[in-house]
Amino acid sequence: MTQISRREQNRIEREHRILEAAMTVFAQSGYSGAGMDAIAAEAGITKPTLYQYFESKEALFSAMMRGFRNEMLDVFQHPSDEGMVQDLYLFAWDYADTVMRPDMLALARLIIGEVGRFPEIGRYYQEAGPDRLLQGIMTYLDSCRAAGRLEFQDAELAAEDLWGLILSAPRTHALYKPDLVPPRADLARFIHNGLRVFLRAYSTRPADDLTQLEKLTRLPPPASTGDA
Amino acid sequence: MTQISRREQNRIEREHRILEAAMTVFAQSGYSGAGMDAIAAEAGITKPTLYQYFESKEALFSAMMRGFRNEMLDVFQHPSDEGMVQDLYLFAWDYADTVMRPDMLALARLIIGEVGRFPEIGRYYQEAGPDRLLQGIMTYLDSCRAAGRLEFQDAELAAEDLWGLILSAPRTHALYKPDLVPPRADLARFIHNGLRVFLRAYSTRPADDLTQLEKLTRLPPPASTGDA
DNA sequence: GAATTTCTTTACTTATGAGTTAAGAATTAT
DNA sequence: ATAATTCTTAACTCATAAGTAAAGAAATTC
Repeated sequence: MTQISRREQNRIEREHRILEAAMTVFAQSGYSGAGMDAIAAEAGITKPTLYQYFESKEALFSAMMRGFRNEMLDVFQHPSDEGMVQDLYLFAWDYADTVMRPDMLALARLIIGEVGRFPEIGRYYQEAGPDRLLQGIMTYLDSCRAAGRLEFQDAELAAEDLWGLILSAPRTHALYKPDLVPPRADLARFIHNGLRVFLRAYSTRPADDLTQLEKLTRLPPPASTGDA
Repeated sequence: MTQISRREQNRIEREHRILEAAMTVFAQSGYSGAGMDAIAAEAGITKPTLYQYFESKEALFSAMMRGFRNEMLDVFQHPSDEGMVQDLYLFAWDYADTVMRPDMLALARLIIGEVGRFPEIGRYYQEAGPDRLLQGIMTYLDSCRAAGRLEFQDAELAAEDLWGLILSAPRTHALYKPDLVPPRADLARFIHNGLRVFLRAYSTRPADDLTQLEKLTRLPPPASTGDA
């Protein structure tokens, strides 16, 4: 009954190991800088075995990129019962914890660095990650507007504002400083401020919302959703 | 009296040509992907001549990076007589026109992509570009606060908000899509919206300022400050 | 204007990395 | 257990790219 032979099982496991190794090495050295030997060594195999799995360096690179499909998927879509401010607050932390993960930053750096040579990967990543997330935020903000809790003309701009206020600064810094992992307290500073500004600009009852936000920011930040 | 011989003159010109060529090729292919032959060819010389000017690939790369010292320098520092809203509006366009220039984006992509291997270049660039600019914005915003025109606790956060609201979105998109130069109308959309949100959140007289901003945004955008 | 110096080039050396071939180890089926 | 098959490896080929040495062109000095 073992339709899945031990061999096949090993093959699959090894493929995962290869893709992880490829991620590590490509992120460290870039596409041209990464050697197939180095990737094989990182995966604990040798080069010809690697070619058994992927016919070329480019194929491996593409497969790896496509493998990293949106972990940052539907962070949130629908309003909860806890109210908008808490939704936004938890969302902000969730998003921050994902986007600021070292491996996510390394992936972003790699894509940005190689996008000149692999334009389709830039597009793919944009659509699978940021664009989908933006859609989620837009949907949520729209529902808040429908409920009379927010006021805006253009949902896309509002969503971009939210992201720009909360994460643009720490992420930009992090992209330029790979050695420096920003402490959680720094993130809190940007998240609290960003939400404050967003609510001041967009809320239909800013005073109430800001009071509630104050309460939330006095508590310790929510636990990180965990690493990959 | 020609202390500067023709030779020296040529040398200097050629060094410029080499650095420009290096920028072009490095930006296109990354550090590892760029060949010294390709750079030499781009500069209209051959490889050994190149080594007369720079002792190694790494030296050339570093020199080039250091050569691109902040063109985005003191975009603005002091309040003008035209009033805060116009200052901010002109500043936003000035900054956008600089930051969204294809060569600036290519440079940013290159640095982000190579920062894992050249951390000091990431730091240098951050300090020479973004950090200095942020200081300029902070100084200006502080003066507005002193004049009673803006209200905030933390000048750094306010400055980051301004940048995040205006340029985070178009720049992030542009970083991932090198083939797509964002049209000026798109920039206008983000700039107008960003300033609107910023003023709503930070101005001491939001109604007045938003009216004035409306007037400005009805005019055609200011002429681009020109290419490098 | 001829000699010296400096700069530029053609032609090399060496190393590293992508991709392959043939031999050896492990696994499945009888 | 043994034969057949499949997977893995050590050793190789070929191309490209970093860096160099010696020959040739150009400019400066006497």
